[in-house]
Amino acid sequence: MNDRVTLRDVAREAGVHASTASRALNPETRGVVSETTVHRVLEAARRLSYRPHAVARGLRTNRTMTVGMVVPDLENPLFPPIVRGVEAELGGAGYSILVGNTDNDAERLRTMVASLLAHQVDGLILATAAAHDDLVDELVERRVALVLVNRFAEDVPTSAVVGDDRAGIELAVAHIASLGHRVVGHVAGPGVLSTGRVRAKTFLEAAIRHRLDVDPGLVEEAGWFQVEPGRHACLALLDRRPDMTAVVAANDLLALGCYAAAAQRGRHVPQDLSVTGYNDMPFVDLMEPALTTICVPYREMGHVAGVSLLELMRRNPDLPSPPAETIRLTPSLTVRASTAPPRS
Amino acid sequence: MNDRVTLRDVAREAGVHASTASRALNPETRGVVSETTVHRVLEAARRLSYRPHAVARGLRTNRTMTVGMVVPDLENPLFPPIVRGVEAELGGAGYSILVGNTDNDAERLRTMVASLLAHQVDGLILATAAAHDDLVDELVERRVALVLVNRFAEDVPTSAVVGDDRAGIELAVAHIASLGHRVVGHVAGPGVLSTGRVRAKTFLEAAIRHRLDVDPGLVEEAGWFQVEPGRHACLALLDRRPDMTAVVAANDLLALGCYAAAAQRGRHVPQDLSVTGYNDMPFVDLMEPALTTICVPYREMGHVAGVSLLELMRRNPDLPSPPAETIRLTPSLTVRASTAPPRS
DNA sequence: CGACGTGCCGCAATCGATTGTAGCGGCGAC
DNA sequence: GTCGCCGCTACAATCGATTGCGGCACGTCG
Repeated sequence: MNDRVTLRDVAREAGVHASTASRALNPETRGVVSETTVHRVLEAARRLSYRPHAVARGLRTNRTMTVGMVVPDLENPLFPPIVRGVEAELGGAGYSILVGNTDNDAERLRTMVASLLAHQVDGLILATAAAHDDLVDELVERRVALVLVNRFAEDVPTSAVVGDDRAGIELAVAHIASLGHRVVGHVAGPGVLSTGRVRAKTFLEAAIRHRLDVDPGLVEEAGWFQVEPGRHACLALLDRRPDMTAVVAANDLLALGCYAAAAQRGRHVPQDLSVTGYNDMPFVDLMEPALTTICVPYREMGHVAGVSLLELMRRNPDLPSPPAETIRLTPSLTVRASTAPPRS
Repeated sequence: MNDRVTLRDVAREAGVHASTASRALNPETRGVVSETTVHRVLEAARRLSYRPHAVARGLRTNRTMTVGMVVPDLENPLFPPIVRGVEAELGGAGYSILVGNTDNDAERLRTMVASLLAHQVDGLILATAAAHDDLVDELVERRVALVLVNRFAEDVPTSAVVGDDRAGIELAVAHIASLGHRVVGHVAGPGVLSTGRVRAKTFLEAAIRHRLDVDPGLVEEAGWFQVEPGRHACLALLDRRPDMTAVVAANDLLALGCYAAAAQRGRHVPQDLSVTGYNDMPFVDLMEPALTTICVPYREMGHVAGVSLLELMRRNPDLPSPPAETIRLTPSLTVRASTAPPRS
């Protein structure tokens, strides 16, 4: 069992002291060791197939080359691309990623973050932050290198990478308006989530700007970002305003709920009702009809978050306050088959 | 910055030696410390809000309470449920999960595993193993606690948790046969993947057993588990055997390719062509028509893999050879709208 | 010829927690 | 009365790598 090759073994094999071997192995400090010695050490390490012991290194250097990432639900297709982007960026820089799944449970989030910090992660990426979150406060207080992704905290200055929801909804409304629609509904997401609120608010603003029919009855909030609530909400809209010719949904699943509602009321998408989604989830291009939706660059979001975190970790932690910028990634519109000019 | 509270601080606060504090804090060894001392130490730890230093502990105990998990592609909807299952199971036991994404790149896989081992993970779960894999050999050789998931290695004895592909295909063929189909095609997955091969082989066996028309022309291999290759393969089948009334696809994406192919040849699913998929990916129930498919319990796969790994890690590594069992989870058939009796 | 600098390397401390062993006081048994 | 044991705690080694500091040898310059 004790076949582990340590630095001392390498040093002995190379006929030098362990400290010298350490310096020879580390590109940073390699300069202070003579070239021939470096060569001898490298050779010895290769012969013994030496593998550095990251834990021991971490204890001494206080840097573990690991970062923690917490998401609410990995099975929500939103998050895998983000994780992947983060992983690609940080993995390239030599970091490994510890991931956790909270199931939207604040308690699990706390224990998870505690565990990650106990493991001495060098940084943290949270995709779980609520708008006001004591945990985030605390982490900032403790000067943990922290980046929020997809959501952001409103009170505390933190680096965050999010999609520009305002721009996205604006794109959707502009598209619908340009097709000639005037009576346009909005199936809103739950008001407890920042995404739900921001998109609803922006919808109203954009509706005004595009001179659509502005009527509180044309907005219906779905209780959750799922198909079934979306169907219900859309039914309510259709029944209140039978003259409605288009719906901007706050999310793809809600949009698919609108498909169901339209079918239920005997209306065809897009001839009788245009529908737009949000997120461009996988496979919505294979739906019947293929969904016109807002494409958010989630993968890039992960990349950018990774870059930000690298930046933060590089910075000396007890130097001037960090800039804490919120980066908004601009989404794009993907027009497919679920939108068309109104029939009349 | 050096506000970290160490065990010695707690010990000093409680008026005992660090070793005593350590024993008092650890439930395992708490028995050897007097009750009053335990209380004093716990109290002191609470007052100072002491957080154990997992890295230091790991160095001493050789157990980091972390496990590595490597998947080929997190964006493939197959894998998130598995990761989640693993995370739930091992997280409950106090472990954290280091995840890596290989993009199906063998080289990345190697460096990733090397990195994980350098971080002294206590165990490893691989969802990336090819049928014959030197890496797996090497890991077994080095007595790493290892569980394969979703795929398995054929030559080396390793614990593995997989779906029972034979049972799944059998279910699909039985369903199709019971509807009365006799001329049934198979869009096979790539032969380089064990899943592709096994499913194709089983399809033939099941076809014989159910007295279907057995004709090599009724099997067409798709180059990759994607929609487009599926479409091509299905077109080939339709053109070779216009009398074909049903297709068993080796995968949901291939099945969606079959939808496209059928549409292209002016045939309606399911009236003119029944189609079954495999995996029950998210949202295939929302397709038009909703896909009849084989549901594989991926989340449970993760759970079981986690349990197996816990078992392996508990075991003393240099004791008798491990059992190395392959656990097959039985899939189920979900009948939706893409299958129907043949028209004639 | 001696002082000093420079290039390389070894020594030992250190990171924070765990653990084998030794020590210490008190009690019971012979 | 003494020995041994028991319950509890302290000491110190240890895990493996990193790093400040000091020292040695050699070369250069005054």
